[in-house]
Amino acid sequence: MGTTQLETVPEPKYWHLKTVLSEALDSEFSVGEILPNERDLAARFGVARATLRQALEQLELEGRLQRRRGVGTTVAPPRMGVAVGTEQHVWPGAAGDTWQPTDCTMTAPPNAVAAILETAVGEQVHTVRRSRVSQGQPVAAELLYVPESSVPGLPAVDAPSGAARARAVLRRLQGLSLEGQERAVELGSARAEDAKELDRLPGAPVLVVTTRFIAEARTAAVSVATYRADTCRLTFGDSGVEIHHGPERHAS
Amino acid sequence: MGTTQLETVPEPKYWHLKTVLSEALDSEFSVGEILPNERDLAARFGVARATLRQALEQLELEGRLQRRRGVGTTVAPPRMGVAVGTEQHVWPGAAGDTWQPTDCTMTAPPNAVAAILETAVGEQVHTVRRSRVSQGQPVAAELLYVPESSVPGLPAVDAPSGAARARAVLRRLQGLSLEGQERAVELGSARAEDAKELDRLPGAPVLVVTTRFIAEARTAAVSVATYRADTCRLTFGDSGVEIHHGPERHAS
DNA sequence: CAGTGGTCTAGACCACGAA
DNA sequence: TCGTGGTCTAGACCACTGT
Repeated sequence: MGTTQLETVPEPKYWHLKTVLSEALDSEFSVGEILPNERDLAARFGVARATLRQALEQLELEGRLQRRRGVGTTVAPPRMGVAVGTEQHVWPGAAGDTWQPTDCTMTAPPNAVAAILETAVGEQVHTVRRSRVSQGQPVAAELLYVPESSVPGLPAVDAPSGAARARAVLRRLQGLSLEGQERAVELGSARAEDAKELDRLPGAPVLVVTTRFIAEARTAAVSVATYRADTCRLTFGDSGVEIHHGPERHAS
Repeated sequence: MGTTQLETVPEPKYWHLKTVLSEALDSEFSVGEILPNERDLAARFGVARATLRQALEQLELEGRLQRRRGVGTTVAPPRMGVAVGTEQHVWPGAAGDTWQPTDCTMTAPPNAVAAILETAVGEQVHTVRRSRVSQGQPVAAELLYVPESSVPGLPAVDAPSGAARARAVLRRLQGLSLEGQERAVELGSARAEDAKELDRLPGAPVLVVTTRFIAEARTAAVSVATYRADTCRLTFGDSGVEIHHGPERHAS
């Protein structure tokens, strides 16, 4: 037989392409550097643009690249570690909190949240919007659902909505004794609303962190926070110590 | 003006399609039910197959669908909650552990892991392979890196590799007093090796959980676990209580 | 072997950002 | 206005699974 090597498992082109690009990123590019545009890259590798894009999409998903319409594709910095859980339980808005309250209205939460809160479907609750910025970049958008029963007697007249009211709700929450909290992390895609705040396109991959706050043996509040999956590594440290990883890349 | 509504922001077709399909899944399909094939669906909605696939990909990413080559597209059950962290710190392999050790060899860990372990680049460490099954389905594959210094004097002769040796390494680890552990969660794509074990294609989205085990003020071991992002919701509860959510869907 | 999803092509047009 | 990435099309062939 003259066959040198019968490809037992033909590797998809985009997969091989991703590997090649990934290695090139490590060795030949610096953080922030812009890559050639997609049409040129595709031509250079002798593939269709769609195939090249499949490789780029994966690299972006892994946080290696950042693509912006109208601008270009740049080499992304290593993912930033974002502290999500600490050993001690604290209410949102407590001292040292990195979230910025932006608004507060009364809305009917999604059914999934209503189920956790044990409120009736369609029942309105205080809904605090907060956003989180790290290293000058928006990294997360949060909706905090607080049923009326957790913050009774909140004056409804002054500051019916807005950041001021958000802070008022958070202050009321501090008064309760927090007995525990439970978290879940899952993959999701950004709703149009969140995408805008995170400076991404709708459908961008996000890590959804659902937190249940327990006080007086009840679910006192539920937070649904969506983090940019491309730029964030969620840390759940006992201490504040960072886990460093990812290949070291040179600063430009 | 005769224009009824000038589309200020033309919604992409695949995005609209995703919404329509998502609602159909809630109301007209049961878990496990198979959808029409992609060519038929695309024709029915009057779009190209590539466009339809873009919508299906998103729904699969969100855990709503499951697609298998040669079989078809089925409606996925709600994501299963998988406990990842508990309040008390335990070594891997402790009682009640849901992981199954499958193998153990000496390998040089990836540079990122070597950095955490503070071992020299290229230095070989014990590498325990474990897999985790939940509800009859593989949900995670793990590589646990244990430097020689954490388990000194492990007999090298009997059982040089395999599950037996894996258990031996884990037993040795139990002897150390665990002082703390730190976790990080980020999005990744499955390496070919892990993909096979998770019954997915290479590049499938996974949640990568990196855990650093601390004993005697040192990093005694590092675990890198990759969870199927489509089927898993990682829970970090204080108690074992489940967070239920996701729209209720009917069993077939 | 038939039918499924996965990969790939070579185009086209659109939305956005910067100059 | 121009160049970028984002969307979309209408095909083709391949790899896998079941029968």
